[in-house]
Amino acid sequence: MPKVTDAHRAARRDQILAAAARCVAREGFHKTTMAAVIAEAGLSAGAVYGYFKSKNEIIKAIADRALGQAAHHLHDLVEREEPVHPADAVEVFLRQVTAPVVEGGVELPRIAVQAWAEAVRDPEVHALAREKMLALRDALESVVLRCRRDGTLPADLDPAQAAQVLFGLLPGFVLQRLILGDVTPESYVQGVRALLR
Amino acid sequence: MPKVTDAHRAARRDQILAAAARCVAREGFHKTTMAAVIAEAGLSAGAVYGYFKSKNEIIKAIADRALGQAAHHLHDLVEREEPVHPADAVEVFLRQVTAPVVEGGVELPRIAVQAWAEAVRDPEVHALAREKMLALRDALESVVLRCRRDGTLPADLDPAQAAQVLFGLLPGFVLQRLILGDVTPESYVQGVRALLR
Amino acid sequence: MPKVTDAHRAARRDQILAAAARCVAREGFHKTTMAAVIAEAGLSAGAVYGYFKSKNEIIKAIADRALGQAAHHLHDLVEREEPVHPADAVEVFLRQVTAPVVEGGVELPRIAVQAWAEAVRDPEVHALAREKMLALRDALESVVLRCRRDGTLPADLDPAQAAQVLFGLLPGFVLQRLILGDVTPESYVQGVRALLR
Amino acid sequence: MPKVTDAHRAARRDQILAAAARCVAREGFHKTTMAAVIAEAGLSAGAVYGYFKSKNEIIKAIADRALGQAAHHLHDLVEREEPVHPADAVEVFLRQVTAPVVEGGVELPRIAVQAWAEAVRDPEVHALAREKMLALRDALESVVLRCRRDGTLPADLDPAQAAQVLFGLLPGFVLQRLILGDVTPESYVQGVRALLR
DNA sequence: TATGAATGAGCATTCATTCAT
DNA sequence: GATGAATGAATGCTCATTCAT
Repeated sequence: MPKVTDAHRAARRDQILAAAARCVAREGFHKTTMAAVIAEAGLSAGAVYGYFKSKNEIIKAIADRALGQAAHHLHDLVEREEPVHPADAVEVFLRQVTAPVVEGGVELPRIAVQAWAEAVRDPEVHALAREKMLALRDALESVVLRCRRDGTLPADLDPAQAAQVLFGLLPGFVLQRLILGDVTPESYVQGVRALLR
Repeated sequence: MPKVTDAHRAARRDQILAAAARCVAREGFHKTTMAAVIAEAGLSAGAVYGYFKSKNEIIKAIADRALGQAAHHLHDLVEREEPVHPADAVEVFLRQVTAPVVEGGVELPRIAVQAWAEAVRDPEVHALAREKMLALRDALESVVLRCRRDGTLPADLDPAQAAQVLFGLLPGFVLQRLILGDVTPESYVQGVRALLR
Repeated sequence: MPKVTDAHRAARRDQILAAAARCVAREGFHKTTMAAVIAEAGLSAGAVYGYFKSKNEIIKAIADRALGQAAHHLHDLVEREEPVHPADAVEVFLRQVTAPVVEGGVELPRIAVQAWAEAVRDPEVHALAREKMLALRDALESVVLRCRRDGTLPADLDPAQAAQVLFGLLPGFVLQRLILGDVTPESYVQGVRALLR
Repeated sequence: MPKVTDAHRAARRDQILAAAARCVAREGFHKTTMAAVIAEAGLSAGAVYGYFKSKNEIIKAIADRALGQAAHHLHDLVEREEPVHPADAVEVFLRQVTAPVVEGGVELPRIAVQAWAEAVRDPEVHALAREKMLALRDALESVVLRCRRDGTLPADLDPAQAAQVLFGLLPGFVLQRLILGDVTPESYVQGVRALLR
């Protein structure tokens, strides 16, 4: 019965990653101990090491999820037939990212910030972050291209530069939300709409 | 060699912080060991602990510097008589932050990213980050207010929201620069100018 | 080797305490290093810290044992029906305390002296020593009371004062034995009998 | 002017020992740091090391003083012409030892307890303690001998054994005073007189 | 297969002592 | 002589990982 076993394995992995994500949101990657993850998951050390071969592997899996979630939801927009204004794309992202509770009980942005820090120093997380960020920025570039084609944006706008800037708005929102606590998707999108040409 | 001057003490503190900053840029706060800092500074353990009473105190000092530098240089702009366009303010920041080598041989943005991650979980670093980020955002709000007064920006623009967005552009630049490596102050500012109303 | 029995856990704790006691008898509380205890116990650092959460906890446990043993054996005397002369009570204590080898291969008095020194400066050990010393002195007071009732001791003798003095004889024996080395339970008890009314 | 210099040297040594004694009374020998002694003495590290060549030498000097003081004052009694009852000798000791403040602001018994603990493990302090304790016990034996000669004590009393017991009363008083806090010279001496033949 | 006790290298920090000034 | 900054070995403790049961 390999299918049942595989499903079981996947469920266990999720259980462990969700537990680890809660720890990481609380303590960051490096202050999170395997003992804490093990306790949070309600499993034994041996069990956890049966599903992940090291703490590092868990960290990478968590970073992957936290960084990938955002890009994932922007794809829907890109797939649509009708054009979407860049500010709407930004809004989709912001709403996604502030959804009350996601992914095992933690807001992902908190983990994303840890992942950024790790990406700066660990080549493997760097590669992973790079891939996810490029995917997200490419999605934004598609949006820009379409708007340019239908005249919503001027023809002389460099789509790559515009995508840099649009993408660049997102980490700043996350950071202000987590550290200053006074930004909402509404206030931020209003500001964006007011400033964008 | 007793009775050292205050200048000497300050120089030694700088020497230690610069060494620690290099380590942190390489390894992050938590993977940086005191042994590494000590070796990098070319001092002994006891000497370092004569200037800072714990690793934590060193981390706070570094985070403080890395987060504070940017706000510091934006003040010049705010002090000026003539109005400055928001995009110019952003440009000043970007150039500052990409200055080839600063502060003991490390680019500060690399440390700022570590500081963000730490601010999310350590209340003291949080307070520190909050203070510095508010100062920077306030400076941007001043710029917006002046532009609104002289008509460069429309009167119905909410200055607080605009400042959120302008400030929000900055972390995204830093992150794209460190992780994707394909943004320059020039490309980013061009994008900003093209999109801003 | 998981799921160890409680008996096994208790045995391990004893093994560690016995090893630590040997170290303390040799070096005192503060010159005893955890490395020495660990080596003496034949375990690893992690194993020892699995049973005791700090060196301090080990010290307290050892002090507790060393100070408590004596009082424990005097209780037998107090429980007896027939009256016991104070000198006999003192003799029981002295024999107990000079029993060739006890408690993991160390004579407890050697540790008791360390515990006295610690009790003078550490509030927790102080509380512990206080409790054990009071129990022992109370036992001696019971002995005095019974002797007074049956006429072995005069009716005008203050039992509290007598207990202070009888208790007071004990540390002096221990100290002379450890430092001068020329007292035996026999010589000391003979002296006590000769001097007591 | 060597005489002035010598007096100055002696005064400085006293200043250092008094400071160290205060530290030791507070923290014990091993928790007392040279930094604490140096600060308490109001001198510099170099200065202190000009008068004592190591912490160990200071410890021994302090132990020596604390253990010697008692024997010193019992000598007066022994020198007298007229016989002294043993209980009086004990009383002299107790009063001495509870004199409100002695020797640089510390009660010596507190230090004596530390010295006992050290004597059990350090051969040099052991030798020192042995010498002082023997001197004190010998003084008590002289008292016993004289009392035996003039009939105050019975002729068949073994003076050595009696001295062991009389000496043995003293540490017990010190310990009860420091740890239980409910003995006074008066109560203790009354008990001794009531019990002694 | 699952358990969790055991491992031991690694870490931050202390402190007696020295010696250049 | 006096100073106190500097030294660096040593300490108590942690934690990712293993493996006997």
